[in-house]
Amino acid sequence: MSEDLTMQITLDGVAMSVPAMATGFEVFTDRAIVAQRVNGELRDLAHRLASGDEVEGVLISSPDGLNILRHSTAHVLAQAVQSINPEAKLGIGPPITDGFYYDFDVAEAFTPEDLKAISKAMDRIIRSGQRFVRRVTTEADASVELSNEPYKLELIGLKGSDLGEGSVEVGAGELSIYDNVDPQDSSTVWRDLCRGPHLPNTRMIGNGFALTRVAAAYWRGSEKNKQLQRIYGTAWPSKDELRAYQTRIEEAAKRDHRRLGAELDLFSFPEEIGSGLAVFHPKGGAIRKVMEDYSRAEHERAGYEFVYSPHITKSSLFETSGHLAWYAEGMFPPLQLDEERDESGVVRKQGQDYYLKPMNCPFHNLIFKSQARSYRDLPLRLFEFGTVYRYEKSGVLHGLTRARGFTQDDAHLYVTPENMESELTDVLDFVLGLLRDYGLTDFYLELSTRDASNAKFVGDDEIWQTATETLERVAVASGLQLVPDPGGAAFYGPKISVQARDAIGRTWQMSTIQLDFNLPIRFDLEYTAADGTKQRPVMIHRALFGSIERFFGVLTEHYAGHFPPWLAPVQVVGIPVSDEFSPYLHDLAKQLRAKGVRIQVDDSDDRMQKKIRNHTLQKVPFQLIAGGEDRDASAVSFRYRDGTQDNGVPLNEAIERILTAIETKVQV
RNA sequence: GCCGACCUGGCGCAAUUGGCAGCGCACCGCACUUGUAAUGCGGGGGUUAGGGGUUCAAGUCCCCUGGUCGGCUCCA
Repeated sequence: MSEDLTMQITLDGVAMSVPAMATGFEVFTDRAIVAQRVNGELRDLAHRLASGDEVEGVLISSPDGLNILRHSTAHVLAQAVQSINPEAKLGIGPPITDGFYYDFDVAEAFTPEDLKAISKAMDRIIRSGQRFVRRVTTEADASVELSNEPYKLELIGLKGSDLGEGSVEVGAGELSIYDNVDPQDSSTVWRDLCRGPHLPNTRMIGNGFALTRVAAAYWRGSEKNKQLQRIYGTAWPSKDELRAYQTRIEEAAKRDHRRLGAELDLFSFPEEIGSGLAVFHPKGGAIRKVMEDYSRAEHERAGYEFVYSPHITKSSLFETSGHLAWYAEGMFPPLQLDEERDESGVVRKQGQDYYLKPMNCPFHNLIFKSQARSYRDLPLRLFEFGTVYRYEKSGVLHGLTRARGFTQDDAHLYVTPENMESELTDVLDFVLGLLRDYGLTDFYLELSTRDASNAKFVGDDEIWQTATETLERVAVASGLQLVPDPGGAAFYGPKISVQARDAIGRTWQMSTIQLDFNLPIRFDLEYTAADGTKQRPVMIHRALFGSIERFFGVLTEHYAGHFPPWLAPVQVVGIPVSDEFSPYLHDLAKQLRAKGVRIQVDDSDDRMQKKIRNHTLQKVPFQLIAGGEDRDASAVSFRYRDGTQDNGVPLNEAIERILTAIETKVQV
């Protein structure tokens, strides 16, 4: 065996000898391997290996493999679009979670019919088995070749600048173009500026893809740029996996709080009131009341004092706080009171602007300032369910999770620098404990810090550093995963936010704990220290739910409407086998109601089966069925939401079981 | 805010090329009195989101406003 004909590589950690000049095609026999990782870099299978390379196969089902599949599918989409409309100009087309998109500059927006035609054209391209062939080019050559693609030219011009690591078109290294080569006559039928890698062949995309929707998106993500038409798609290694994904999406849609809100009669957004403004119906109100009552009780135990403040205020308050200077466009326009003059033109009453409050903190600051404060008063913890109004752009509204009017479970803690750390520790502990009580148990923390090079942040370096270090210590001490968010701090101070994962793994930003060095200055807050000097308190803003509405929406989706008994609007429903047994259940209901249980007896004309169906659909935790057998035994039969039953449970035991479930906040 | 799609009894949907607004559930009434996911019969309910226009004729075509949905941008 000649030295020239073989070379040594390391394949999946094992040294081996392969033919000199071998590519991934020779090294990997498994057809599920669609690319290779060579010395840490993702490469096409066609990439020629060199002696000493460390090589790993990339399975199509691996995260990298799925990205490659999706990115290749995006190329096929773009080719299909241009085959139908040669005038379409290409934007970018990266893989994203579960799929891909491609942006196009076209004269007319795509219609659902277009999507069908494009999808068919993609099928043809996929079946024709085009090869993806990488070709290295230069900026000059690429500029000529892509002279018809203005957006690609712009990307070439930006190469190496601010595109960042995420770009799939151009990277820091060499510039490359991928040709789609027809296997019949080896002609290049399409090309795209791209870093790659790609599947060897379009055929590998198979039938596990689908185009999902069309939307507009600003070129390079800036509102100032032109809007392009974006086509979204999803792609999977097989049709079965595609179907599984589609089923997952449907299941997620079923727990959409907007849908459940209507189905379970929890809340609505009447058009007559206005966009983003909800009303809670009795059942939604019952849940919300429990949430609020429990929250109040816990805050009371934790040493918070309850305050109330009005919904509107004169503009001067928000001038002091700075909101009008910075966030006026996020606020509803003012109620303008005209000035009044008497006959001689003398101002009798000055004109005045009143604003709906977008935040509660300025009001709480005024409460702090209402008297001279001593260090002995601190920490002062002011809590309010404060309803605020923010003029969210119409396009961002989303049910209860993004509304224009909502109620924050807001508190402001005024602390001395000395007790900042212990107070933060207590707050984080309190927040996490309360979230757990509501059934969210899987958290991580995000620490948002200052970008020192950005001048927007107020306060001196020393206090920022102390505060950031304190927050970090507190976060680390919690034992939770801590994700840094550099530059994500508010201009007035760093913050910790609690991210919670719900039942289907989505993460929601829940509570935030923010330090504020700015408002105490703007409001000239001070307290008298032990040595008699005036000192500036540190202010901590914190909300657990963020907003009650939003938390309500998150919980609805987390539980998919199957609220645990303590939160369920109707906790128990009594279903008599026939009318004869209604009084028996009403008697039981009376006892439970006396214990504060939300129970109804369904003595409607419907037959039992129908009632069971109705209350199951309404997701009532406990259905108590009673007929002759139960009454004779002084018992009742349980039916749970999942259809399981427990018949002949003695009455006192039944009562105990229900009360315990409510008391312990368990799910059933 | 931008782009696109959409808005028909409380809810989910139907209505040919512009040609009598309909169905299911829910609701009301009557009968039935039933053991674990829809009993039967009968009845009421819509100015087709609101306004304007084209037309002999508009749910359907055009314009404006409001609202919803999907994205983009934004989210103190």
